[in-house]
Amino acid sequence: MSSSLAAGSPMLNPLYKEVKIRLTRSLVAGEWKPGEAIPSEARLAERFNVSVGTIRKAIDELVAEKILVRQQGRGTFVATHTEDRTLYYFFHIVGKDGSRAQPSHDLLSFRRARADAEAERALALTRGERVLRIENLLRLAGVPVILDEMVIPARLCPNLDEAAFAGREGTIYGLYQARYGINVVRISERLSAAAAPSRVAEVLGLRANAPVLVIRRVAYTYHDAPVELRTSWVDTRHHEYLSDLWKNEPR
Amino acid sequence: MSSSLAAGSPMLNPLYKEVKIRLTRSLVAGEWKPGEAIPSEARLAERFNVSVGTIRKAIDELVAEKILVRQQGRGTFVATHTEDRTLYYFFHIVGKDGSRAQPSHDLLSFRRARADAEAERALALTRGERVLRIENLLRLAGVPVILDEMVIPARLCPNLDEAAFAGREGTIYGLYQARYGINVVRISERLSAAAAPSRVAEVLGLRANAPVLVIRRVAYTYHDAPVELRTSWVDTRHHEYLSDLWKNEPR
DNA sequence: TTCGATTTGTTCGTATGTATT
DNA sequence: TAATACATACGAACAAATCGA
Repeated sequence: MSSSLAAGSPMLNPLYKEVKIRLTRSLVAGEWKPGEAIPSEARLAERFNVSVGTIRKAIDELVAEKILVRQQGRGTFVATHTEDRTLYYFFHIVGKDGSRAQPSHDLLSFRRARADAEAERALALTRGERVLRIENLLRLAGVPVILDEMVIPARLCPNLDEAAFAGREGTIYGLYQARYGINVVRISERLSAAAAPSRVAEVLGLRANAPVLVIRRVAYTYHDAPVELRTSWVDTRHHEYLSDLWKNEPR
Repeated sequence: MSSSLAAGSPMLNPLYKEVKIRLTRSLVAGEWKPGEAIPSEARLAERFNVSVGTIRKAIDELVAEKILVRQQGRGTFVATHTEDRTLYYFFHIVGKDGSRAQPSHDLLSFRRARADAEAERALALTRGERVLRIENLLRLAGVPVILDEMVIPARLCPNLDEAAFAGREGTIYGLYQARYGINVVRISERLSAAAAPSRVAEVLGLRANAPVLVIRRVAYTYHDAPVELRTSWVDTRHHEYLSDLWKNEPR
């Protein structure tokens, strides 16, 4: 049997979809790590025994999903969570005046626990699976604006302790990526309004029961595998959540 | 001078971008109306004097922006606001149980007024320009969930009266599209939490000052020209706002 | 029902332009 | 400068879906 994609077997998918799947498999396997270049289109065409055009079409989709990044003259790279480009893709809170500051983080608590029902459902965990529960306060221009409560399956980040978490450089997803090879490539968020619980109100400097924006986010890696459940409580007196389908990318 | 795009002149843009611009111009001019098919790729290639591949690449982008819709064997069509596909793209409120009902509408008020400062800014209006102000109550499964306040420049929809608005078939964007040729192709939304003003609380059946989700939406047509400012007040006790970058389209 | 024309979808190949190193 | 890599553009062939004769 040759390794050719075009070989005899009846293909359910178009060739470029198969190529995309095999590229994703290599990504999952860590053959090319975040920040690294994948092989050139010509080399991939040889390897998969397809034309360059087919490779390009597969890569096109991965680029559209922000899993890969192309740079003319340099190569095609695995996207990282260290670039402003991807930062804006995952962080949606902006000032009502339009300002887009990067937040500073304060770790409030870091503990190991068992998953509750909500986390089990959202993260497809086994009953009572061990998780990390992390509370993080985000400040914008020095002012507390967001309280984050994160739940991560403990098996995904062995040996992660409070010091390592607090001492990370860059974003939390950058930490998952650099230290555990967990590459968050997509998020799904559900937003609602609620009265601030007393703890939230206290931390954010609000009166109890003040209205806050609640964001329940599930972060996914390749193949839509969930890796993190995050609840954010946002003080929207001076900031808001920006949902701009398009406009990000230059057209 | 030939009409060829490829003709000698130094090209600032790639050819397919020029083609895209010219296609968009024809769309704006109403050469092909929503629901109609545009000419086949082969015919467009002749018309613009470029290869089919170049036409395809231009159309690819317009399809990604949901301005055009391709159907193998049939043709390429101007997107309409009557299809479920586009409906989900513009309507983001879902049940907390995951249900995705289509809302029913009750027109609460319809009046002519002058733009306030906020509308002037968002819609790039001249000072005190005439606008329509429309209040609409949306029910999901019969229960009032969303109060919409819309502001539209009066010049965009001449002769639109309360009866015509209330008697429309389909969505509001469908009305703009069918009756005025105004094709909403993109929206930008900013979300925050607030205490329900008394009128909002009354209409939605909430107690005064209950937390509600506030959505400020600007709807744009071609060339990012704003056409509508909409403020939505959402009761999020049983529903929430879904922001799922990706996942809509099958991957 | 079948067949043929039309249209988009996929795949291949080639040539040339442009950015990077 | 030369080599490499992605970007653009062209053309050709066949597959798959659609539609009407």
